[in-house]
Amino acid sequence: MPRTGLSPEDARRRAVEIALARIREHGFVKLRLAEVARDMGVSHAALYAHFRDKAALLDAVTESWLCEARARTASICAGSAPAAERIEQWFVARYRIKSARAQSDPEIFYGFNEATAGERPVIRDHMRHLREELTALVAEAGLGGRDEAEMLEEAMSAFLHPELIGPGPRPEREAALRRLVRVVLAGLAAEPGPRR
Amino acid sequence: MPRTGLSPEDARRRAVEIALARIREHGFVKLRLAEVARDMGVSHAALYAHFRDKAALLDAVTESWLCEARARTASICAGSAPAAERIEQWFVARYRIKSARAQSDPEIFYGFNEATAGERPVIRDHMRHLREELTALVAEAGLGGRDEAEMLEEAMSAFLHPELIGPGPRPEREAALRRLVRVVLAGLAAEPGPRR
DNA sequence: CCAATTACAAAATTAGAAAAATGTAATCAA
DNA sequence: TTGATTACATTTTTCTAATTTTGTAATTGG
Repeated sequence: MPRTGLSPEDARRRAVEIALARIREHGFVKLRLAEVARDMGVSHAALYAHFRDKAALLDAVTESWLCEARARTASICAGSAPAAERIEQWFVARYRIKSARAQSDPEIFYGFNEATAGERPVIRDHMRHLREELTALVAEAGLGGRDEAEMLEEAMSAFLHPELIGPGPRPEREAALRRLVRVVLAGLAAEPGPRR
Repeated sequence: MPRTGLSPEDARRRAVEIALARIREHGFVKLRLAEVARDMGVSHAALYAHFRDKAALLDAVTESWLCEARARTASICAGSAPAAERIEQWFVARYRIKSARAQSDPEIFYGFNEATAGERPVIRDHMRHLREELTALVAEAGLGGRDEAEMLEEAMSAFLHPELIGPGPRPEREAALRRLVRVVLAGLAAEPGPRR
């Protein structure tokens, strides 16, 4: 049978592209493998050569989606500003990315957080990655370790949790977020007891 | 037609009782006015003499549900401990009530927060009430006013928002909550600038 | 070999009729 | 007068059959 002429990697990439475009237009739940396949010019069964199942394709979409976010927070971690300042920037970056997406691609953003909620490994890995970045920043700031990073993350839930974030970015929210980060950091610095 | 012999107030109370019991057993979404009416020994249409519509009955259930919570936080506000300590107690009390209910009556707890989410006046009033209590406590502690109370409330979302709270109460969560409250209060105290 | 295909089984979704529940009106009796 | 009734219109939910979609197997051709 006629090959597509695409390498396996390119075929995967193309499928993810097409899926993402379709999700943007028609929403997450209405994605049909047959449509993705048609747009690629193959039969729907051909997709199963590249993805174990539909969930695997969706995971690949998710991954591409998370990739940009990862790049942005990573560049902040690698910055040269004082650690406390980078923590603030780090949260602001996350807020901007997520709220902007909640605004521009609500279908994808909320779809995600319902359909693929928490328990998917791709998401868990991403969350673990974020936690590690924050833990490093907190340690660099001399304000603690894993526990303190977790506390900070929890304190910022109202600004970052998908249920609570709302479309944006909105300057007032961003200002409130910055203030809360500074307050929590100041509070941590003022805590009695040893610091690693 | 034969009267029930109940005063309007008693009839309302009884309807709320029965509705609450049925919701406990079969969940929020499956509540049927006809069943409530049958348990009261009247026709379903009779309920409309006491409640504008089904939503109004549900609101009355909600109100009875919120009543105990209100009493508990109020008694803490009226306490004699230092304001900062009462703020901690106040949040712990809210955590205990909500998490216990998420544990014991998940049907009601989550049903609520899906079915009647946010926009019902009963809920909004309750939230406003809580905000006022917290604002007063924050002011008493000399840590600010409305804005600072809102910041504190947002900081505690991870422990109190229905999406995030989870069943409980769990001692580790309670400890983390206490620590975060103290950290935020310390951070507020350390903030530069005037305080009302 | 291996990325495709077709054909098909199993699972999930949709559609639309049937049933049930909500809400209203006219009326009744304590 | 008012809290109730019955009867009925409207809206919502439920159920089931038809259809679509997903996933598998056997097969093919570059």
